[in-house]
Amino acid sequence: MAAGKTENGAGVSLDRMIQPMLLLLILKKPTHGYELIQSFNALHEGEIVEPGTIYRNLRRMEKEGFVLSSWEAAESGPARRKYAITGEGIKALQEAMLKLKQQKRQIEDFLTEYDILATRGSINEN
Amino acid sequence: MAAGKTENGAGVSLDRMIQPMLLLLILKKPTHGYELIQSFNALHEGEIVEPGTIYRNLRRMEKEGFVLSSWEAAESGPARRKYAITGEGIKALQEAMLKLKQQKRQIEDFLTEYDILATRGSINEN
DNA sequence: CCCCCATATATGGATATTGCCTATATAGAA
DNA sequence: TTCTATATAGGCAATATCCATATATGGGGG
Repeated sequence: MAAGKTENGAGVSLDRMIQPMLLLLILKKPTHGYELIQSFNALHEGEIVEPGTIYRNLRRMEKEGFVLSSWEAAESGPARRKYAITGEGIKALQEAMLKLKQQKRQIEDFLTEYDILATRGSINEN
Repeated sequence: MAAGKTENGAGVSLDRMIQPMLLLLILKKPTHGYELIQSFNALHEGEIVEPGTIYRNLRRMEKEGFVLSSWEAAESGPARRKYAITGEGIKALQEAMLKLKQQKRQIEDFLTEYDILATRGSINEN
């Protein structure tokens, strides 16, 4: 797949969903990368996302103007970079939602095609 | 940019669905690459898939044991490599379907989350 | 005081995948 | 002969993720 691992051979995991998912979380509550990682992994049990992937996507989205960051002191531990979504980011999120709806439809159509064949028994002769 | 296009920033087009889609088409009717390209593009109007991508995935799937090919003379024009699915290929297809179902659910959950926010009006203040 | 751990951010290298371009080859039509 | 349709395939550039690693702050235990 686009990179690394992808040995799966089928499907997308959450791959390209990461950016819109991050945007939605930030829209709900502006916060920093470390907390986003935790929210992410709490929300999708079993599916762990690499911290590097989160931080890289946050930096990238700031370059693209979808989010803005500002340093913030923590009560304890190192400073955090707090992210907030921009108007551009909201637009990007809306467009992403439309694409995801299309993808959902594509997957549904494909699943339907498969189920028709499976019902006819073309598949279960092992 | 070149590969993966992905300038979209959100979404996967048909990306990782290519292999299972090819397997399903071959399962329905063993055939050669050129016809698969046409079936593919006829089925998904507007979404054109690169011939190179199809041929590459077919060669790769043969290496992995999901399909078997044999040369066949055409009535006119160059010889064709006809593909048939194997038992391994059917298993791989079944696993891919399970993953796609999971992905569909993930997308649905995400869309629902978004819609809740949109309904509350957190998004349409432009 | 020093070491370890949790918190917090970030980058480099390896690997994988795809789009675009190009190369090869056969055979019928103009 | 040249053009087009059929048919397969590889090189290159771009991109994305994973894995490992680097850096840094501050609290607790010894």
